[in-house]
Amino acid sequence: MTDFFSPYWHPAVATDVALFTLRQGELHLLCVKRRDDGKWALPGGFMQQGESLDQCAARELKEEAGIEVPYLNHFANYSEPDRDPREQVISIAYLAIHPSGKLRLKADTDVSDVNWFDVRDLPSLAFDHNKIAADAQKHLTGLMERKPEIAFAFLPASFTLSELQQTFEAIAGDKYAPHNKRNFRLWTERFGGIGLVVETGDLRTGAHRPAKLYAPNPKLF
Amino acid sequence: MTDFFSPYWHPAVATDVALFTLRQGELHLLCVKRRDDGKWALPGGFMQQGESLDQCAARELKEEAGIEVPYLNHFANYSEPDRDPREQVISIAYLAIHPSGKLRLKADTDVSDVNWFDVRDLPSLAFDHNKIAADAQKHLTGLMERKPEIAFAFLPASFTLSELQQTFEAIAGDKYAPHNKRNFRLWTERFGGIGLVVETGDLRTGAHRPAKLYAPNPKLF
DNA sequence: CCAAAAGTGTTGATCCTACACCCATGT
DNA sequence: ACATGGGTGTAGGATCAACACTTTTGG
Repeated sequence: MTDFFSPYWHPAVATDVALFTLRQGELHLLCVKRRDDGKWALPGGFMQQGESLDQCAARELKEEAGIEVPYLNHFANYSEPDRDPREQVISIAYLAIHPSGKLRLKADTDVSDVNWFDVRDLPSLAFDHNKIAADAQKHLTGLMERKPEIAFAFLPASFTLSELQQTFEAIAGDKYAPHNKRNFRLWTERFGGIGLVVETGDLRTGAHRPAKLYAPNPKLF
Repeated sequence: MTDFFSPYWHPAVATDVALFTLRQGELHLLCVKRRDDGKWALPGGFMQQGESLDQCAARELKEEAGIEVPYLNHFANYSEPDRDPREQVISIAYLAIHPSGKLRLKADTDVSDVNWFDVRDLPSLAFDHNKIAADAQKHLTGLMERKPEIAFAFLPASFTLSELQQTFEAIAGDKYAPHNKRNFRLWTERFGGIGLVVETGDLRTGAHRPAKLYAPNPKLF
């Protein structure tokens, strides 16, 4: 289909993805190194004809980092006319979550490197990507309090309650910490009147009492 | 600035605005009648070079309906390739609130009519605008529970507590209704540890005991 | 005096915070 | 036996739903 009728200006449209994961209990963000100018940036790229924005974001993540994620959702737009000095580019920003820091790095044609960075120590990113990353983290924190189920996206299919609690603490901060452990467990039991998690029946062993393994409560979905 | 470097496809980008107000205690949505095809639609239109998306949404609202609003924020994107049969158009959807149904109708070149519709009885709208409107209403309900301050955008500068409560009931449904009045008032007092509203000192008279007038608590902003 | 809407007191249930305590395993 | 993390009981305070009640105006 061609732009047969359009007397209107068409801007460039790109998706940018803030992909978070936990590594050693700390929140990390995925960045790619642009072959263009050698700068670190959020993964992402220009939209192609015939795809939706969601598809574009998923495609770019796959191309630039060889990665597919269980959570990928739009959270904000960035459209200031001068945010890209070359021409006006609308950035559709996505928040994504990956369960483990293990990813097979894959550099495609536009990208010479891929890496995780601790969110408290990000490099200087291209364009307004530092702001996008900060907004994404703030959005993630709010989402965590509103829809705690997304915590599961950070974890494997089964996990201990301590791991779940550490996930909440790493992202939503001390909200879930003060005299907890007891209270966190009570909260998961009461959650939604139905329980946030269910026991799998399996145990994880270690140099201490074995821990019960849990999975997301399927009745929540 | 011209698109000197862009080997990329550029889609058409438009903003669409779901503007809500209360009339006789019921939630209403603003629609415009397109001169093009005679269909009702959400107000909105194509982005112009040099403006941001926020500016575009505000401009279209002003042009098509002669209206400026206290609340106007992005809430979702719509980008399915076939949502507009003419060419692929990305719609950036905004949620807006206007305090009273009194607006000076203004038909510009693209629009032959403007009107409020009860949200429970919307006409068939152009493109996917019925879905956008439904999503906007759902978003509004959630926002109301998360950030009750936005209720003020539906009201004039001062109001009675009953009016405030009716606003919540119209939008968030029975959540604020069951045996309330007493409980609603207690909730506003406790809100944020500081109170949702402050007394203005004025009264509103009627065929009953006069009601105290209130204003948004300025300490909340 | 009565209709109508404004506005208040209070109780019992529920939820949450905080702290103290016990349990099962590997070394 | 002891270090380590897993896992529970419960008292006291805060919060909230529910119901019954009093107050002030206009007509």
